[in-house]
Amino acid sequence: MARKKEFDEDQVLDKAVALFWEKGYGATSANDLVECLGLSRSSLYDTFGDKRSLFLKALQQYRKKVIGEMISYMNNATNIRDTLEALFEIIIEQDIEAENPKGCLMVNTAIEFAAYDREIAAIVNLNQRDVERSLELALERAKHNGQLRASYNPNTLAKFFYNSIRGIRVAVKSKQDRSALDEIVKVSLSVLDY
Amino acid sequence: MARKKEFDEDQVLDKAVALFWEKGYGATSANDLVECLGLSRSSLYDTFGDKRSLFLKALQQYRKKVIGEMISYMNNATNIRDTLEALFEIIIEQDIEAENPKGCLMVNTAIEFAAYDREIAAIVNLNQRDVERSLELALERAKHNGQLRASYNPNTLAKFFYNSIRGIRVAVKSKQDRSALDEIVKVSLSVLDY
DNA sequence: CGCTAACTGGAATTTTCGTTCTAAAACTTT
DNA sequence: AAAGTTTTAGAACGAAAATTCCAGTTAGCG
Repeated sequence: MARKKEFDEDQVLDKAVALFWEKGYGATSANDLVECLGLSRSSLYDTFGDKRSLFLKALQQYRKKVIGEMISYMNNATNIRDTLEALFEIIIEQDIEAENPKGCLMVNTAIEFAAYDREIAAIVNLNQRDVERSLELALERAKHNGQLRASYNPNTLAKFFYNSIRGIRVAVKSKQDRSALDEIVKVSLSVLDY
Repeated sequence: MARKKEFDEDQVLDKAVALFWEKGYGATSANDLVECLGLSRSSLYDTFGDKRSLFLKALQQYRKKVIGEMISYMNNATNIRDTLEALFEIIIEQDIEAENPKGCLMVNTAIEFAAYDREIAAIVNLNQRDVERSLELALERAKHNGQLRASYNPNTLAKFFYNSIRGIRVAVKSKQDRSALDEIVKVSLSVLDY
């Protein structure tokens, strides 16, 4: 036997996620990755293959961790309105005071890649499906609880809320006032009221 | 005196807009520009300076033409609901069957640039302000016509609708079903009903 | 015509990119 | 200690990037 792997692939991927998230794929150079991940160039290529493969693994990681957390948060929702409001709040909070707002890696990737790259478009759509599904389930439960009118369609509403989130994910990128974003959230949530 | 300019700067800019719109800034190379604009490399640099300057001029052009058209469309609105519905429809129609959906140049640019580039973030925000303003005015008129409840705030609603549009601009990039987008539009418009 | 400015194609330059390679150092196990 | 494998830093490479440069052509106007 010989030397063991010294770095934790999972931790390294977290760093890759952070980098791609902030800068995007194209603007992240191999040098950036070497500097940020704390691996040598050689180990990087040995372990992850080329840049695109690393990016794909980073997308997986993002789905697993960041989106996974969001989904489990939704799965624990009891009050739908409070939960959604808090979710919007978290999303806004993440970037509202950031020097370089990150937005959502999936949204960013959709814009940078999806129109040209079927494989990546598929990942973006998978991600969307998962998030919408968790929203839908929460809305379904709310409906059973009587928090939501019986006439509403949880699936449709889920798509609507995810679309609002997408919009806000773009909005934060160009440094907007928090108050403007809060107004959008308020109107979005108002569809629950009727 | 000497030879006149042979190309129409305005027409060339239109081509540049189309290219940046479809491919984004980073993925559009100088060679792409030379091929697509129909100018020699030298004329291109002589006329527009470097790539970034050309991009800034293309953003101006986009605002003037594409967004200008959208705004004048809103300014002619009589029925607010029909107008908004048609606007969403136009936006969806533009990309729903496209091989490489373009989305909105301003949204794309917000994602690619705005977090790092203040000047570009400012342009994106100017654009947003103009569009929201035209939406607000249309909603204001609708309010006076009794098409919209007096309790509604046109400015807030304008922000909300622009956010929905932003979300859809992202959504089309990864090739979604039209039906899903139509559902989002329906819920968004339902805000007008209460 | 002949001067001048606008254009052209393409070579040349300089950076930067992603990726591969090399040789040495570090660590684990036998 | 020896063997075997991973990791390292950094040099090296080819391709592609943005930009500059140049020699030659073209068109208007005196």
